[in-house]
Amino acid sequence: MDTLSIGDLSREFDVTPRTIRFYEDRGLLSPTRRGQNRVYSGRDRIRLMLILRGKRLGFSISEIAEILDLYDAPEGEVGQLDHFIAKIRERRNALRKQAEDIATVLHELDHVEARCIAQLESAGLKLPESA
Amino acid sequence: MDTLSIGDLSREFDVTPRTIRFYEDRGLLSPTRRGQNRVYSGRDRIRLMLILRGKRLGFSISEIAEILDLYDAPEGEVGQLDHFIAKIRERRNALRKQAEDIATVLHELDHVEARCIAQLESAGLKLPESA
DNA sequence: CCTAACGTTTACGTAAACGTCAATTTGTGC
DNA sequence: GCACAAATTGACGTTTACGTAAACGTTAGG
Repeated sequence: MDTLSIGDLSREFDVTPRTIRFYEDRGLLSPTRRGQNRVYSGRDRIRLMLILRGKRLGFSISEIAEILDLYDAPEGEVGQLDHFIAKIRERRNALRKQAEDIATVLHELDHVEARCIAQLESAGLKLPESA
Repeated sequence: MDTLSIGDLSREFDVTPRTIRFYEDRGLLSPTRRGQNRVYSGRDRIRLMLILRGKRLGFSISEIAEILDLYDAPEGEVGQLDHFIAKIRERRNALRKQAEDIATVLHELDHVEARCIAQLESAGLKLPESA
């Protein structure tokens, strides 16, 4: 079957079951049950992937909840859709800002590293006996 | 003078003085004193900018501390420098991963938005009387 | 001289995001 | 059919990153 247990997800994504239940508690996941046990579908698995990606990007649980809403809210009235598109654009702007920040830091790290390497080389030339 | 008060920084970056003092408590800033009052230099200001950028990227205070260390640790033995360069590369890899994640989400948002717009248009065609 | 604005320390409070038991139940292999 | 692994629900604990309030010092203006 393509249904997963909480342990399956736990192992696959290296998070504890507690964490997965916590996400459910906060409304990010809603697995079905077989008796008392949680049963996760492929869609749940995808959502968990998205949640963890959101975490890597530094988003809070509630922000991630909003982002997840952006993925699977296709139906709705025209007004709702307008509002929805506006939220997509907000989120996109925030992400672009983040991408800028990252690009900046990456360039800065290049400079820092270059200075270090230069220093290593000069040290290598000035202290050949330490080799 | 080009020295700044805590209130100056607070207003410029829209953070509370409490937050700035907290960063000092965690070792991220070390302003001088004029009597009892904190006096911030241009360098402190830059560091605060870097701290806030780190926050936007979702880094913890201690991670940000490490990143700040990367900026101004030029001197050191060869072994230290090697280790230092290794940390720079770690950080760079993490940032690249983040950039990938962002690119992925941006593309996904494009698709979601396109679907929404398509739905809006079909709604516009199917319900011309609601205009 | 009074008070306002700004700054200080100390300290307790809090929301988020889980960790960590404990007690219990539920399937699964032999 | 029994042990053992895996899952469940509480419930309390913990860390991070500040908020908030109290109590006080220090200039600047009217």
